[in-house]
Amino acid sequence: MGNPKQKWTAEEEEALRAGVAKHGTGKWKNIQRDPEFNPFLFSRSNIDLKDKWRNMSVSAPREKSRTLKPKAGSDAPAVPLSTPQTSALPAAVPIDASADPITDESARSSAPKYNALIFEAISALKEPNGSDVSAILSYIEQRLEVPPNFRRLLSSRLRRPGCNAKAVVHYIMILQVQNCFKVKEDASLGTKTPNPKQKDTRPKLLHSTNDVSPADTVQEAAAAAAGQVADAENKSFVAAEAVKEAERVSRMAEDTDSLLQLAKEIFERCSRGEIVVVA
DNA sequence: CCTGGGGGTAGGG
DNA sequence: CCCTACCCCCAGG
Repeated sequence: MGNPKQKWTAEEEEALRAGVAKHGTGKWKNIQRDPEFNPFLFSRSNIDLKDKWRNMSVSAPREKSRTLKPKAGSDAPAVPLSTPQTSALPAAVPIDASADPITDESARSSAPKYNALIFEAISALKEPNGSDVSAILSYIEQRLEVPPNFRRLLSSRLRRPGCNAKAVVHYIMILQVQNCFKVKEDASLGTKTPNPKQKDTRPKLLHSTNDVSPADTVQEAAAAAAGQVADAENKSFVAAEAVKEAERVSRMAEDTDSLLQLAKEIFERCSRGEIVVVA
């Protein structure tokens, strides 16, 4: 009523990103207080930051190609990396790379009721091409009664961080394969460079806040692989992102070793090719 | 107090 | 019609 809606500016978003990169997710107050970001976020509350981050974490899932390996039989995700058809590298994929935050860290405990359903639906459907929101919705609707606004809830829930790890991973594996960032030569880092903060030529193990992470080996391997890449090319960005992704995945993994394998796979691919598709 | 999560509403395709 | 962006409220730590 008294708030005509204050759209977030690029500066604000960038500040938020930077803040999260520095302090980690969940330190909204710290970020907001930080004199470095305060000038940009002075008009935003920590709650606003949190909400905005939640929104930014929503990278619309895309489905198109049918090149996917369903691998029905085991829970082990089958490393759905981009298929060899990449021989001719995509012309000039827009960088859009601002999509990185999938943030979790909170995806370890308390699994909301819906997540189980979602996971169940996706598992049951197991469509080669992936299941979109509607499919999942249908599946669930046919099995039990859902509130009228369930679609939205589902829609949000699916792409929201913090969703049950397995569900997220599965979701990512199955239908969000070719989503996030793809890296092209120098085409990237040219426009807006949405990464003002994490531009380390040598990807180290970024802010290891306080997670124990069951993947020391992976991180090492990751660092190594990433290091090679960065050394060989100027793809430090990719490497850094990859490391990040690995940590993320590792953190999500609770008891699934295949996830760690996936992480390794990604890094190996990363060191060889250039096109790395992660969710 | 701060954070995370649910939900409502307005605007755009 | 559906989806996205912002905002508000509530419960837990």
